[in-house]
Amino acid sequence: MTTLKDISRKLSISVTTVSRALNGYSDVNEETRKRIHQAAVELNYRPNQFARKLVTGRSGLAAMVLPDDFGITTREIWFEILAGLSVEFAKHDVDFVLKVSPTDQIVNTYQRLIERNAMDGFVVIAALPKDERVSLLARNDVPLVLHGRSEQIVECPVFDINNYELMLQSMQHLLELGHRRIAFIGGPANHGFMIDRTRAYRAALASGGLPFDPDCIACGERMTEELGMVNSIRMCSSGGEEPTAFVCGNTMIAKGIYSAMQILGRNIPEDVSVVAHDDALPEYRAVDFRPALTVTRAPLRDSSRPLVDLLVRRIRGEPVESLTEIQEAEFLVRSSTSSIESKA
Amino acid sequence: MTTLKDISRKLSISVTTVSRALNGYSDVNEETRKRIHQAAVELNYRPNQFARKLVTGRSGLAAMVLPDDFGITTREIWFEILAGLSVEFAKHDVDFVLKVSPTDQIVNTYQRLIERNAMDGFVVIAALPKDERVSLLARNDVPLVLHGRSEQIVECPVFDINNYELMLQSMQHLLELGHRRIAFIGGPANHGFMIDRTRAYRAALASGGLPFDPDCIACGERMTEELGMVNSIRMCSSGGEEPTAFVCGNTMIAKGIYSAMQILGRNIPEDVSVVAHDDALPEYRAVDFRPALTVTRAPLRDSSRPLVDLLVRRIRGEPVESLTEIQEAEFLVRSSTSSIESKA
DNA sequence: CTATTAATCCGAAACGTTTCGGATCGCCGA
DNA sequence: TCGGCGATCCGAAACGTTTCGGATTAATAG
Repeated sequence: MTTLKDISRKLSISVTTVSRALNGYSDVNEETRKRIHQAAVELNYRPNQFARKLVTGRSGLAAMVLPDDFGITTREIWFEILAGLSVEFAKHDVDFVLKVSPTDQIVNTYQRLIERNAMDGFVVIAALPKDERVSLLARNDVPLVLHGRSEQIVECPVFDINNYELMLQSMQHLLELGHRRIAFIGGPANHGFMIDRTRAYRAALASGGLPFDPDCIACGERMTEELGMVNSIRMCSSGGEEPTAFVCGNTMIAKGIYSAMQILGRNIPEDVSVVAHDDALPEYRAVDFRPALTVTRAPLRDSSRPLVDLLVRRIRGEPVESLTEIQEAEFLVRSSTSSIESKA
Repeated sequence: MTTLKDISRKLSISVTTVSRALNGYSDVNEETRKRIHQAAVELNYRPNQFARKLVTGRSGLAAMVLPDDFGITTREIWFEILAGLSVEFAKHDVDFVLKVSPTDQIVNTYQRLIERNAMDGFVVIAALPKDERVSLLARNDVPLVLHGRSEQIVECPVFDINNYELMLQSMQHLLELGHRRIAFIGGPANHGFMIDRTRAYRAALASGGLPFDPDCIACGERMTEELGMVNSIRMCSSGGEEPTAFVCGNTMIAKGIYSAMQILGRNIPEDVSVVAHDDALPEYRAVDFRPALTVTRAPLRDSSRPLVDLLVRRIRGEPVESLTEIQEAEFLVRSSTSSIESKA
């Protein structure tokens, strides 16, 4: 392992100057800087991040804490997120550490991590409106980036997709096609994204002059095929008026609805239209649905870069006000939606 | 953040003694040790792992490098492994860092990590018989633990399940039931576990006086439902003699075979018997198969603890000879296998 | 010719540990 | 009385950086 001292010795230049040259300070002659850089690559110099941490306070480590029951979503999706974060952090030379913790000990885990003071920052996914993790981190002045807006007044970078807008788009599309009874099968009711979508759902209904019917909305902790299947079957066989269209929180739910409709002998899109939000999971490709699924699309993979960027900039000390990014979803009309007239 | 110096000041005891007390050295009076411990908890002292790394060389960081195309297996399974490792490492106070890298750059990624000298060790999963990652790490004296035996002569801790034995058990079970044409649908041919199982497969055939037929064995890079489906269909409709039993590399493959048999109108176990190796993935519970699947069982989750134990002990300097652990699989006969007589 | 300034460079301290090599003191046996 | 020993303790150096506060030199301004 070669150190600054090695370069210093080899070139008969002080350690101070070597350090300043490598860190791009302006008070070092351009020519000596060149020599230093060259020596650094010759000796294959790699700065010791631990020594650096000791004096700068930054370790080059960022973490994410996951519950061991996987919370709202599935293993595939968590993995997708983790993989994305890992490669993005790597671009900034930060190592990504993964902590998995029993669900009821998440806060303790954060507490210990904060006390150890080893992480430069955290990424927090699926923030609740009042989120203990977030307030704990904020209270201790630990940088964090939020995926999903939180109601809390907390000064931290936020990345989110425009959940309100994407739901509005889906609903307008269906309303324009003439649908009058539209169901929404979403996710966990207490999460920010679900709150936004529900608000948009009701706003769209209102703008179409339609009543809000609690029987037409379904929530659930885990946004899986099963959730879509059981709720769509329930809605279609409760004896009440059946929905002619479904809006789904993700494509897994849509897949469940497809299965349910097949069981019930309904055709998509002739009998019922289906729209979903598409996080672009490789396992559930909306274009491969039969019929191909109409979606609002915002690939999960695309969220890694902004998340990491925001966190890194926060760690570097940029003012929080500039660190918000809201992404619009793409609206892709395919074959799973059709005008209500064609039902006849 | 409280430091040794803070405790030292508060108690008017030298930093040296505080350090030695906290680290359990014997040359400190029992009573002062008590006072020091007490002060430590009062001040909520947490040793600074970076300062420590500087002098001891150990950072409390361990890593795993994954290919971004997920290699032999699926996202769920990788996640299962990652989660297990994370919680086990945490028990030893080591942080688990996840590196995802383009497949063709895996070795470069290792190279850089080694140069930075920040990780105490690595866990390497699914070792190939000649594995460049393994030789690179070994050559640089970086501790690693292997999941899956490697042919290379390399001094490192190894954890594995007894692949030879579990295949032998499955085969003996089928042979005792009278099966004479037994197919094996496995995994990637070049991996250690597959080599062992294939050897056992052929040995079992030989011991039963049966010929080895290349048409009855199928390999594939990814051990998915699809692999099971297409290969079992091929074997059953090639015109040659059909297998009366299948041995599967995992339960996903078995699931594929179940679907295939349904399509072909074959009944399990009346027409064909199925045995699988079961890594105990929550998504593919062998007991929930209809009929319930006969398996050799060795839960993936159970491998995390031995893996990190072995690595941690290696890092602590235990001699490598003592660091090998081979786990036997459990054999669970359920309803997917039956005597060949019942076929008539 | 001198005072000022800009351009370069550097010594030393600091970050928080661990550890080497003693130092101190009381006690025991010779 | 003295050498030695065991039990406790501690000073100082070291790990590899960064950074504060100058120092040196040469060019420039007055």
